[in-house]
Amino acid sequence: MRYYIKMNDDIIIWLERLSALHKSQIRKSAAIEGVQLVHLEILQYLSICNKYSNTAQGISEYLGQTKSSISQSLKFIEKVGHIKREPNSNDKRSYQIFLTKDGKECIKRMNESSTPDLSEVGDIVGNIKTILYKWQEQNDLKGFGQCKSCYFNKILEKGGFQCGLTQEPLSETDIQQICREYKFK
Amino acid sequence: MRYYIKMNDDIIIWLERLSALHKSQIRKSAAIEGVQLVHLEILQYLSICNKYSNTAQGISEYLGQTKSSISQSLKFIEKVGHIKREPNSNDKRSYQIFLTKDGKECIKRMNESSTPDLSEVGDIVGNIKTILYKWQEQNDLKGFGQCKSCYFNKILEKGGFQCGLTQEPLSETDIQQICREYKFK
DNA sequence: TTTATATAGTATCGCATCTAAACTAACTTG
DNA sequence: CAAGTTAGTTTAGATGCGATACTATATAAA
Repeated sequence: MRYYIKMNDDIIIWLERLSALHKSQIRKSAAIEGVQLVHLEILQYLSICNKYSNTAQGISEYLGQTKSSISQSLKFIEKVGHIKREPNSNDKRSYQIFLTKDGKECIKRMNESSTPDLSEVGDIVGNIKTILYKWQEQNDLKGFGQCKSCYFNKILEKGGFQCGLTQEPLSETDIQQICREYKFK
Repeated sequence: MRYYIKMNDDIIIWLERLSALHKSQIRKSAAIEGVQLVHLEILQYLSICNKYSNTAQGISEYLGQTKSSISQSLKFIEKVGHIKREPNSNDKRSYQIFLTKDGKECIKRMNESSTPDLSEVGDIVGNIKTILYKWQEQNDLKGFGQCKSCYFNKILEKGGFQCGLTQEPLSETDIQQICREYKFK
């Protein structure tokens, strides 16, 4: 007995292939860099997340792995020299994690070797975002997203932006990054 | 020093989030089913691949993991009862792998719990395929794809389809599945 | 036919990830 | 100040993973 594949299922097939391919690519880069898959996934996350999201807990939520697992991975990539930690001034239990020069170079090599060149962009991004938000929403997951499309992000009259949650000012660069506290508007 | 994020990089951010989310979802389902992440990935692949692709080697290429690793995983999910193997009549070294009733139910549960409902489809599928093919192409990877859009697939005058590689007739259902030998046209 | 080479899959080993559970420390709430 | 929550670590056991070496079959070249 075969499966009857519905229209909507087509999307899933391609999404799953996309994910498998992505994972496969990262794994390849990891082998070249002499680290494990998860280590590069962490570095990649750190390269795009904002200052409210670069914690062990944030990584755990993003990657869907337990804190304990992430904790061990962080220990390793810190020893190797890809990241450095700095105590969080607001919360003594917590610390922020940053990529070192070494870690940034590592991610740069990875991106160069595995990023598709998509010249004619069109509304691909919009479509992907649609999929993503629906998926996150329906599964009651932490909704990571870019500040620039976040409910809390305010555009200031005098120029620049402000986060409605923390009241902190945000730069043009800041709002490109993704945040743990993202809320769909 | 922050990163300057280019236009094209936006796509990558969303793609990577999509992949992370997908992985995270599968991991959750795996925990519920009492198996490992990779086991569900294998079952999922088997549920969409065609009869030329349901081998250990095919799984290895799709998931980007070594044969030895896949071999061990297969041993486990066979023991658990999710798959069964049948010798390949053409090649005595090889065998085909099929989902058992049990395995199909497992995948069904997984899909139901983690598939986004995308009513307004639009050309999302087309966009995702574009990304996928470019990505695979540029990285010289085995290009998994559906027979219906494959270079080798022929539409017969008397109805139905035929694979130009194996010369075998293909049904409407067959051409929905993905194949190891897929070639972009 | 013989030889060489490639391919499909397995077995074993050591390392590294992963989760669960128990833990410390700090923050928050009543 | 007591109770509950949250951030992160540690340990232990199970298991994935790649490397290597292996068997068996298929294919190509001599």
